[in-house]
Amino acid sequence: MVNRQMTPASKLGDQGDVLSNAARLFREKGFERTSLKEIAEACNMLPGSLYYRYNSKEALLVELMRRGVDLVTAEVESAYASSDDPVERLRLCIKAHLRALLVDSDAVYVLLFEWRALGPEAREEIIELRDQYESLWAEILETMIEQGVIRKNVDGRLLRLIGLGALNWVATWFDPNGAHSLDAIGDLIWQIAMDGVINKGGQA
Amino acid sequence: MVNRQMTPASKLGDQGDVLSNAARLFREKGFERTSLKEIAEACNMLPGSLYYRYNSKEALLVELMRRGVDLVTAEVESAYASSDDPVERLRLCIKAHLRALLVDSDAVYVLLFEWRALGPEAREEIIELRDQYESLWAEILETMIEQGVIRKNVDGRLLRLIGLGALNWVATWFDPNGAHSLDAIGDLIWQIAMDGVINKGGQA
DNA sequence: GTCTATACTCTGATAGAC
DNA sequence: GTCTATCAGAGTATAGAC
Repeated sequence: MVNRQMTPASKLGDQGDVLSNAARLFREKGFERTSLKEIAEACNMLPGSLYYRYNSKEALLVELMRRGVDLVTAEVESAYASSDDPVERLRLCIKAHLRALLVDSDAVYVLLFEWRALGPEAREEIIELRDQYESLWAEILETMIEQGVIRKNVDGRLLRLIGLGALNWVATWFDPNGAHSLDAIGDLIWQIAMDGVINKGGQA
Repeated sequence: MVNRQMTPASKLGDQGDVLSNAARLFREKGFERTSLKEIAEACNMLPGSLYYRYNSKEALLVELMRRGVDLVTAEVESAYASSDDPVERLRLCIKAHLRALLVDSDAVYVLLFEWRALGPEAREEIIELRDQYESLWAEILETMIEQGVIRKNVDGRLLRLIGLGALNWVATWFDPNGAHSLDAIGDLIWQIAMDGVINKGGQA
């Protein structure tokens, strides 16, 4: 449902992007419930042909997840660089993360929800990459705490994990045809994180 | 790692609770990566014996998820009933949800993270049960909005989904031996939802 | 690069003895 | 209720032709 920028050769011989097709299927059905046969079919190929590109099903998944990390990192870094105001910057980064997860590519979803399909070695690599990405968020939040924008008694790490949880879980319920746009949802999450929802004083 | 209340006959012939063993394995490895052989071994049985109790692997999963809904519902309803103050009630319900998900049973985790393993029919049933549970949260939040405790311009449904997302994702990173207790995490989520994290006025 | 053909393994599931 | 024995099917992966 994502990544619909069709290359010229999309009618037949859609071997253009095995990863995109795999990502979509892994997202829709999960890694274990998707067979190489299905992936091959989506690429107009036969199962055996996939092994020319990837040594195993897991290698394909790993490559996919690397792409996911790259993508979400680029998106958030770009948002980070587009403002100097820490509060506004946070708002933009929240929306960038949501966009990467729900609009740009299925790879980010797979990265976040299918890591249990990885063996020990691959898991270690991907966790490391994910931690690198999250360190970007650590920087954003710690800066805000140091500058006194966020109350100093708030634990930055917990705040990061809780916030990313709220963001990541959006992928399980967001409806592109629903009443609220992804940007509106991002704004609300930002607003809750900043001001909370309690009604102080007058009837707001 | 959970549900360690051993029944007397726990040495051998641990057929006492197939569901508990399955829940633990499904949580640790995922539904598809857990074979009936493994489940049977954990129960000191052989694979074929499981079919006396459940007609299929999926039937076992469904029964497990029903248990998960019952458990988390009971826990949150109990918390709900233990206070009349809406704000305090919310705090207690948040902690109850976390407890059900991370301490009481592996079934709640499986319910939340393995629903894609269900076929269409079973999925419909479980989604319905999950929606019933979530309606409990809808009630909590809508009441707070009506009473003016939560700002009236906040969308109750979005707030519920965002909040439950933050809570559910805790299951992916919580460390029982870590620096923060589950209750402390619950309190922080509650505090963020209520007041936000921004530093208004003095150096708090 | 892709296809053909196939090997090997594992899994969920069944039937009937005990 | 549990075990024994077994099946049919699907899945990943490989080797070699083209």
